[in-house]
Amino acid sequence: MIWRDASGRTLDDYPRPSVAVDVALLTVRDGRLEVLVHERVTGFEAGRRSLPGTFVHVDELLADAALRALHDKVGVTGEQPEQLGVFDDPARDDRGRVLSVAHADLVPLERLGVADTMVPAHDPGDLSFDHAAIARRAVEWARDLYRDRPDPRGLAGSEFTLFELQRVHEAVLGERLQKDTFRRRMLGSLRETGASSSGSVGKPARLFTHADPR
Amino acid sequence: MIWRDASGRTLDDYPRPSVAVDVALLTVRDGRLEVLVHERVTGFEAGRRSLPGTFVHVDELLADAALRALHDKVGVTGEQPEQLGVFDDPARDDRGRVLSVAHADLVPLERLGVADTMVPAHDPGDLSFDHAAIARRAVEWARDLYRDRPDPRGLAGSEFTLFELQRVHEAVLGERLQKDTFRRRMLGSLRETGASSSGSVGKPARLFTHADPR
DNA sequence: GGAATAGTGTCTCTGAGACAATATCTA
DNA sequence: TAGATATTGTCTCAGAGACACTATTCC
Repeated sequence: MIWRDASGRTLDDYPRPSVAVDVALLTVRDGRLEVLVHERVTGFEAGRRSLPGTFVHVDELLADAALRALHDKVGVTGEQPEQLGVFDDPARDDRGRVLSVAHADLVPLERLGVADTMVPAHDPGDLSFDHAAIARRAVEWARDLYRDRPDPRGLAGSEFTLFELQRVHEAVLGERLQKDTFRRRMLGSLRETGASSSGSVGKPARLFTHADPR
Repeated sequence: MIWRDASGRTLDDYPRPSVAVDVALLTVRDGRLEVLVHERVTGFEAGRRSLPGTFVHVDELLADAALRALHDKVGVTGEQPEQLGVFDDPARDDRGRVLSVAHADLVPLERLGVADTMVPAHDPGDLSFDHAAIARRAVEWARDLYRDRPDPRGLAGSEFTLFELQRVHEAVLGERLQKDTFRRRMLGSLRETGASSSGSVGKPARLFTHADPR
């Protein structure tokens, strides 16, 4: 049973914008946040780099569309895409009126393939559409996510030393941290495994996991 | 010149969701945040209360659609609608697949008419669609907006005593504040006008304005 | 003077930040 | 033992929070 308004029209009878999702998939590499881009080989905007994106299907959840874009465009399995907001500049897409629901995701480097192209997320260079702005917004999102939590996206693995965790935070936040302050701030939400790191010079560091499930 | 893809189709040839905006217009009344609702008299969902909303036109900015919804549905001039996020539950609208870009706005009570219906924003009662969830999200938005700023939306007017400002904050945040702490936290971003309040018993209070333009 | 409200002094507690001392490993 | 890294003690500073005292008005 299809709904019709007072003039007998359905929703489909009205002109309306297209809806896309674009995903800034972040990871930590070389001590900083980088974002996954791909180069369009054929068709619209061929030769330029862009974030993976796709049009949203009818009846599809936005988060599912974001995961589908990651899978189909760059062959990566996402983790948990989160909405950043809708980018609605009327001139953002030359093909027509396209709203983009920007998403961000953050995964360990191991989830990506060797062939994937990563660029610095805060300064991604020339990208199609408004994708550079989306990447920068994703950086803010990641920083808010990590500021008061040990490792919500598991970038440090299941067991880690405090120094390894500090390196992760420094990469995400983009600034150096003081080791003693960092340590005291994190300790409350970590649990000691009892094991220690080994193999390097110096005093072995204790290994930790998350106190709660995550 | 209309863009066509490899199979000769335009964007309009693909099925896609409709896009709506819904606006939680907040104000402070009776010492708390309230949200503007209206009752649908005819057509879909007649008899139930909902937030003002409308379908987004092609080429229309989302913020403009939000202002248009406020103007056309409830006759109120909005201030500065801000995006809360996209609500995308496939079952949220029985008419078909409709994404709602939720917006929040916050204006002084004087902007509203006497006939407008306001309900407590954190507990708005039965509303159509997912509008109760949008209203609650708007409350969080307003609280974040006011937590570290004196009066970003001018709820206290252009000149105010510290106690009047405190009442505004208590209404927005939903909790009582300590006057001396509040005072010291705010003073840095306020400027004394030199004038004092008068007319009531007790020591007259100094009047303040915002130090920067806003 | 007394009631009422405005404004301030001060103490405590907490956490960030910084510095440096101590502990424990490898080579 | 020397070098390297991990871990902790402690001092300072700033701000939140709480309490109570002082100040200034109206009646």
